[in-house]
This record gives sequence, structure tokens and C-alpha cells, in this order.
Amino acid sequence: MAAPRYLEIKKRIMKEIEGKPVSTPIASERELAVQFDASRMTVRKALNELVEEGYLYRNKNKGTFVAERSLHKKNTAADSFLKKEETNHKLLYFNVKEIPDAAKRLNLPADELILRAVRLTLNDERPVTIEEIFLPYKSVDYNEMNEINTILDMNPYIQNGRLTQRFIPMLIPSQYSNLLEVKMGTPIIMVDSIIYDPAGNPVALVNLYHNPREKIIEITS
Amino acid sequence: MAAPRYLEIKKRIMKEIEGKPVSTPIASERELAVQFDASRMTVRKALNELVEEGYLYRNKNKGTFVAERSLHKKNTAADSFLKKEETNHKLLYFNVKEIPDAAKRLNLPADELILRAVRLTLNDERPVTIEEIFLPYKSVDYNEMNEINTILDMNPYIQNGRLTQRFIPMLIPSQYSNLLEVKMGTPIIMVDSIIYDPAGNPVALVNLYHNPREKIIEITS
DNA sequence: AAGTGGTCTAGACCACGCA
DNA sequence: GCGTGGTCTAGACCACTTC
Repeated sequence: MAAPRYLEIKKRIMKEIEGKPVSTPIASERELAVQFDASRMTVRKALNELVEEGYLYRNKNKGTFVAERSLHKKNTAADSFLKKEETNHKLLYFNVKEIPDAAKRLNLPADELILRAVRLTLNDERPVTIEEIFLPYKSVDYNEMNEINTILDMNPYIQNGRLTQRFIPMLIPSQYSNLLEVKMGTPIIMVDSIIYDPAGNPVALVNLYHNPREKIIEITS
Repeated sequence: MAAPRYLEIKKRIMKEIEGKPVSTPIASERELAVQFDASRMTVRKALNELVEEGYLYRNKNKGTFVAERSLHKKNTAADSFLKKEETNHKLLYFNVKEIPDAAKRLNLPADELILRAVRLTLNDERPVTIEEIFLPYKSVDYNEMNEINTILDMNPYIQNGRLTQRFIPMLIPSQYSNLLEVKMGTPIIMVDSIIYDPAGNPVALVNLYHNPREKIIEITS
């Protein structure tokens, strides 16, 4: 299917406002509809998304304006999973066994087999995060078992599903101190995440141990 | 103005699905439009918000379904500011002076006067959070100076504005250890927040020191 | 009075899933 | 072939601000 009209309009408006000073007014919805030869509702859909994402803001009865660029919405907690440019993963360890605690949190019987993987995320050679990933073994596609990185790619799940994250303060676990190059006794944040499918069934459990020097958790909403 | 039609429809659908098991299909958009004697676009607006908030999920070409209740979207970091039932604030301290560091982060000249207030949030008598609030003194309405709690109510700003939060791991500051009833040396999370107006101008700076026993930071998205 | 965003309507076509 | 959600249209009225 061709890309929807409103997405094209959205892109063109984004290009249009790029570099404009904060609070610059943009054309009214009716004008934009004429410019783009689209209905006002379609233009509104594009504008609504741009407002939602923090590129624009509205002022009722007055107009729509360019917002501060640094305030584009960002939830870097979810970004933890997303692969950036200079970021790569190094698998440290994985096995399959019963892990009752993890099974419980995945709504599974305690004796269910769990795939546990531990990997290190590096950004430009510097250690950023240790990830402990717990997956129900039965959900793993056997054809992919030789390509463990495909299995551990959480993006597809997060796209359509939902994410609950708990931020836990702790001292760095001793076994990760060297790997993250963080001194023993340093306070860190461990992000305890459960990924759900749209219906609310748990799909994966992930614990992220962040190196506070390299990974600042910042959320803009 | 009367409440918009779509909000009423939204409420009625929420009541309708309340208590229904996960994955129960609801009526199609066209049926609902007939039921509520509204256009399909209006029904869609109501449904879209319910999906956005995590009450429903869609399955293209199949239908719309009830989502897991525990997965309603919640960002408890912003909730930190919202007054709950059993929650109340106890003002510990406030004054007005130059605070160059705070002024800088509020995009003000270093010699600008800053109102600094420190208060303790209690939940059912238990200490939950210490809040350090920094406001440009010139933005304070003098008529309100005798009602400091009105000034420190951040809700109106957050409603229409934007929020950037950084999550900082640290050991509990010694001066807050007793107040929060947290042992010295305990790792905690400090949430460093800046509240902006829609155009991106900083309005307030707030540091939240969370008691990890009482305040679990949890985000569902 | 003119212009703005917010809401609403009564249609329409599309791609896709399913029987 | 029918039903679904996703997109789109060409209008309309409202409350409000600005001139």
C-alpha cells in the first residue's frame, strides 16, 4: 500500500519548520489544506501527530506554532533497547533451565524452561549497560537458535506491544562491576522491564543495569 | 461549552468494558456509531483515546478488543507531582535568594532571584519523597505569597506544558536520611525535572528524592 | 467581522482476514 | 463476498480572540 497522505503532509511540514525559531506561527489548518490539496481533517491528523511528538504546539483561537527542538518527546528508557549507530552487543552468556522467579513474572508454571541471556551493550567501545534477558523457551523459534541475536532483538515485540518498567536503585552488583568498569559500591539504576503483547500477555523479562557514567536515563513527555 | 460528544461516548464504552475479560471483542466502529447515533469518525476519536490509554487494542481487519487492566498507561514519574488521596505535603523550608546553578538551568541570568522551597510528601504518615522546588521569583504572584502551597502546585504547569526528567542514582543525602527514614548509605533515585511551557521556556526546576521503600517508580507505555 | 482551532457529520474507497 | 479497521473528503457549527 502507498504511504498515507497524512504522513507525507507530516514530513513536508516537518521539513518546512526545520530550523525555524521557536514560536513561529505556521499556516492555518485551512490554508494548509489548500496548499496540500487535502481536506482539513487530513491536515489535522498530520498536525496532531506533530503536536503529540513535540514539534508544534497549538494555541486555541490563535494558531499553531513551532516548539522548542530540545523538547521533542523522548522516552529513553524504551530507547535502551533500540540499537543506535555506534552501539553493539556482546553476548556474555546464555543457557536454558528452570528459573522459578522469572517464570512467575512471565505468568508461567515454575518448572517452565526459561532461556536466560546476558549481554553487554557497548557504545563506541565504552560499556553502557548489562542486559539480562529472560524468554519462555517454548516461544523461541528453533530455526533461529543459531542466530541468538535475532531472538534477543526485542524491537518487534515493543513495536506492537506494551512495556512496564520499574526503576530500582541499587549498588552495582559485584559480578558486573568490572564489566561495566564501575567501582564497587557505586549506586546505579536497574530497570526491570516486562514486555507484553497487546492483549497483556508477558512476552519477555529484561533487567537493565545501567552504567551511570555512560547512560543517563532521561524522559521528555 | 457542553462536554464534547466523543468524551461521553468514551465514558460509556469504558463503563461497558469494565470487568469484561481480556480479549473480549467490542462492537465494530460502524455498529457503535449506530448505537450512539454518532458518526463513525466521532466513535473512532473515542476509541483512539481508549487505545492510546491502554484500555483497548485493535487488530486490523478483525476488530477491537479489551486490553489487560494492569496495562493502562501510566507514567508515575509525572504522578510524583499529583496529589493523591492520602498524600499531603509538609513545607520544611523556603527562602528567596540568588542560586546561580538553578538560574542557569532555568535560562535566567545568574543573579536572578530564585524561590527555593523544600517539602516532604507523606503518604499515610509515611515519608515518601523530599521535593526541592526552584521557581523564578519574578514569576511568583505576590498575592499568593501567603498561600505558598498554591504557588508550589505544579499541576497547572504540567497540564499544558512539558516535562523533562532525568533519573539519577545516588546515595541518600545525609540531610534527608532522617526525614525520609532511610538509613545512611542507601542507594536512591533522584529525579531531576524541568517543567516547560508549551513554547519550551523553563518554568520550574524540581528535584525529587525518593524513598525506595515507599515510592516505586514505574512506567507503563 | 474575520480568523482560529475543536468538534462533528454522512458519506466514500482501500487492503486485508476469513468463511 | 462480507466485515473490519485505516484513510479521506467537503462540507458544517461552535467558542473564542483580534481587529
